[in-house]
Amino acid sequence: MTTPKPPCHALAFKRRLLAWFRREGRDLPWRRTRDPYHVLVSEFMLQQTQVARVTQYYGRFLNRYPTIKALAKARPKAVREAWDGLGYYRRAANLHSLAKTVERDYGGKIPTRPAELRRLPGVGAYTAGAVLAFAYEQPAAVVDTNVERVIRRAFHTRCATDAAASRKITETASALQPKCGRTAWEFNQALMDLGAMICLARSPRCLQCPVRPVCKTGRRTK
DNA sequence: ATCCTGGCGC
DNA sequence: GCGCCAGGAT
Repeated sequence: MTTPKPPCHALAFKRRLLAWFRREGRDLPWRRTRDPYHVLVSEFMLQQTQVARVTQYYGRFLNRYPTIKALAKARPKAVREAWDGLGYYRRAANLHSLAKTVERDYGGKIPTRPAELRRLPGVGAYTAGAVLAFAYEQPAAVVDTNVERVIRRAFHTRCATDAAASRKITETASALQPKCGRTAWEFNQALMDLGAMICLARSPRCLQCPVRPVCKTGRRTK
């Protein structure tokens, strides 16, 4: 039951979103790599910190720990120092523990199976999806609160924000996935950028939105 | 379904 | 200071 039918306007939505992303999408350091460890580091940082700040600390951290093996061998105090300035130090400890687990149990290779990813410390549904989509280029839904808002406004305008609604939205995000992995990577990054740049929580910029003509919400806005 | 966490905006 | 947010955990 992994492929429900795409909602109407799905094709137009994807075409418009991808075209916009190829023009306007942000060029971020962690989008220039497919190294699963590097992607994971960026996602752990992004869980708690805005993009502008992560761009500074991401490079610094990877300079110190360029590989998962290097991180696995590090002393806890050093890892904590490499994380300095980002806060939420529990996540640094989780990342460190994750590195040791992956070294010991998976020969240093970050797993590709969702169930295995989810067992790693600090990895929930969101981060597992991000690794699959952004490192392994798989058509996996990556639904953070920004993306959830985009999908809700575009396709589910009259549904609420409770847990059941979230499930529905994740289903829609899955159904929308392009089959081609490379395109799925772009599509998921594009959803992120739309949520961060246009489909803002408080005041969406519908007039600048590339999918407005096919959006259940924006279509009506003036 | 509900709780927990901790930095940040108000 | 207090409550919010955004994820993970249980």
